[in-house]
Amino acid sequence: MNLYRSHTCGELTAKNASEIVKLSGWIYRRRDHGGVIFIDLRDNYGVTQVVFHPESGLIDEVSSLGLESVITVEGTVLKRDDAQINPNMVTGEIEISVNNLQVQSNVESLPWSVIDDSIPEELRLRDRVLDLRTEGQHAMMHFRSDVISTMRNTMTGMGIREFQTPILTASSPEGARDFLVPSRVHPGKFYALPQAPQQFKQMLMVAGFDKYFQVAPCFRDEDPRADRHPGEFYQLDCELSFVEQKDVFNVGEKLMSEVFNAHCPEGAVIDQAPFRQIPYAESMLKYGCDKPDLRNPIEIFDISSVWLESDFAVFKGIVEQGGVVRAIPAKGAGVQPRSWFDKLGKYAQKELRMPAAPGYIVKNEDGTFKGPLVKFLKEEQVQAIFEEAGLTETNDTIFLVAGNEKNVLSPLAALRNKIAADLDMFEKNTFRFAWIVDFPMYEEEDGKIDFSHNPFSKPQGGMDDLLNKKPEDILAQQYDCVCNGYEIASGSIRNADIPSMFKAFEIAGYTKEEVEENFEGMLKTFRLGVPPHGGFAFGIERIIMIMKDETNIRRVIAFPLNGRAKCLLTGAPLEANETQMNELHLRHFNLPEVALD
RNA sequence: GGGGAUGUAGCUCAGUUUUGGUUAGAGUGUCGGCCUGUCACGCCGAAGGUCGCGGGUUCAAGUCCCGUCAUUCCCGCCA
Repeated sequence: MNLYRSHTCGELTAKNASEIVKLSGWIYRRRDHGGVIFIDLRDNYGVTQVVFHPESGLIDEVSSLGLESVITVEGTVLKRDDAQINPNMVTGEIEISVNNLQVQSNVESLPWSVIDDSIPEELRLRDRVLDLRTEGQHAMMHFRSDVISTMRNTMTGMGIREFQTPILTASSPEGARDFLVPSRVHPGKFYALPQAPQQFKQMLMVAGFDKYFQVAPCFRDEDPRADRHPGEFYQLDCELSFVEQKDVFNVGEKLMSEVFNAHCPEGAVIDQAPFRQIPYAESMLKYGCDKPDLRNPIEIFDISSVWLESDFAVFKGIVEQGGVVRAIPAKGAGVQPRSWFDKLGKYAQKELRMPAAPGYIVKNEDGTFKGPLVKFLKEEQVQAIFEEAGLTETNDTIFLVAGNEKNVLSPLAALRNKIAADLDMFEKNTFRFAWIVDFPMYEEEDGKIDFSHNPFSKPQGGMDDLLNKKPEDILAQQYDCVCNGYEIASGSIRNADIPSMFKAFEIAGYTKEEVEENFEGMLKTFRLGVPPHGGFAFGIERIIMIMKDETNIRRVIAFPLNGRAKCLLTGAPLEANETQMNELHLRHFNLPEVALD
């Protein structure tokens, strides 16, 4: 018998009655009846009730132990009387009558109770191990492990090998801010932590490995969001040689299907392969964003032109000056009280910072329409708008948003979701996937052309496009995978043609010399014979979040940083001491006082 | 860098607006006592407060004003 246990706390049943067993675990709960004491003993596998009777001579000792103390008990498995069986526990048919107790670790005081589910996040992060002991958080970490395991099995099952790539590497100019690591042996020089293994995985393709994947840590110095952990996160990163976009999609769809089918709750509706493909432009029109939540049935549509023939000067003027008017159909919203419309208007103005509350038109019982904008349109025009929206019933409603296209898209996207949420239109227990395809290669801001995504994506028309099209019109073989309103993956077919790579960077304002310098290693390898290749990277934490219906990414990370990128457990980031600073040839200057903490 | 929300006992929260006013309450946990069949055991009792911090107004501030800090959500940022 092992020194600490013969069984775990989750496995003993009536079958084991009268066996002599040894269990080890944490004191979860104690019920002290003076003469007899019950303890729920917990380990990774479950909870077992152990009983101390007066004859054991252990009553005083066990009642002095704090909750969460670690103990080892030895005793006899007793089948409980029928009246005492606890049907809520796997081990509820039995209990252990203890005759030997060994204290492994006594706890004198606890900052908070593991059973209490109302503890604020700040304390959960500070006392992280306690939080990880709670049932929900403990199960979450098991879940994460299982999901990653399925990912690995699925990838290797497709004949794709796992590789490791450097963590100490070179900074690359595009993208988020880098984390820099000062070099001791090269004074004044810095490594960068990889934002993704992008260049290395492409080099592995050049090296002829054909297929690659990695559970890859990625480091980006961005400000956090609820779905974005500051600093570091994991991607299921993949790259494939001699592939077209559809081959990459096949692999991604197989991966998602295996993971979601295996780990989503019973009865969940899961989109199966092949996933819908939505061109970027269509997604922006219908959903106002490039990561639509397709559980929401609402589709936005454009009704700009009708206002040119109307008397409503505001909308007419907006359209004449190149702006747009977009409509959000809201089936049955007319039954909502006036206060709902008012609240929605306030939400739009306050939270979405829209200059005015969205207008709306409601269909009346007698087939006429009401709403402040009705009088500016002919009845046939309103009728036509409702027909286009597929709205035919009394109280069906259309919301209108007008303005410069760039400014209205994100409010439209938010309103679409807000309306659907308020009206309970979201599909439940459902996972809707889509590939967003045909991303623009470039975007223009204040007259400056920049890459809108990955600079190594292949322009759809190759060199021809780069030479002959307006930059804003060039599409890339670039795609995202979205699920339930989250971007869960991004990828592209890469540009393996060196001349068009230079041309692509030139359009974004980079000289040949700059490109040579910044991507020296990759260019050097490309000149040694590069196969056509492409790939993707799925955000592992986000996928787990979605499957568990969590809204905060910290819930799926064992030791997360808080919302201000601090570790409340270790205190990181901390100051370096003088010796370290000297060795690294670093010196502070202009240090703002707040950063010292 | 900007905006919103929150901050009262170890923890969760009430009290803060309408109306500033004697000793700031409850639940839970902790500690002490009782209890031989509970399973979130029960009963009795006790301790526990810089009302985030600083300043101001006032005879008087948890409450009003200004500033600041912390946490969180959002915008910017995220090839």
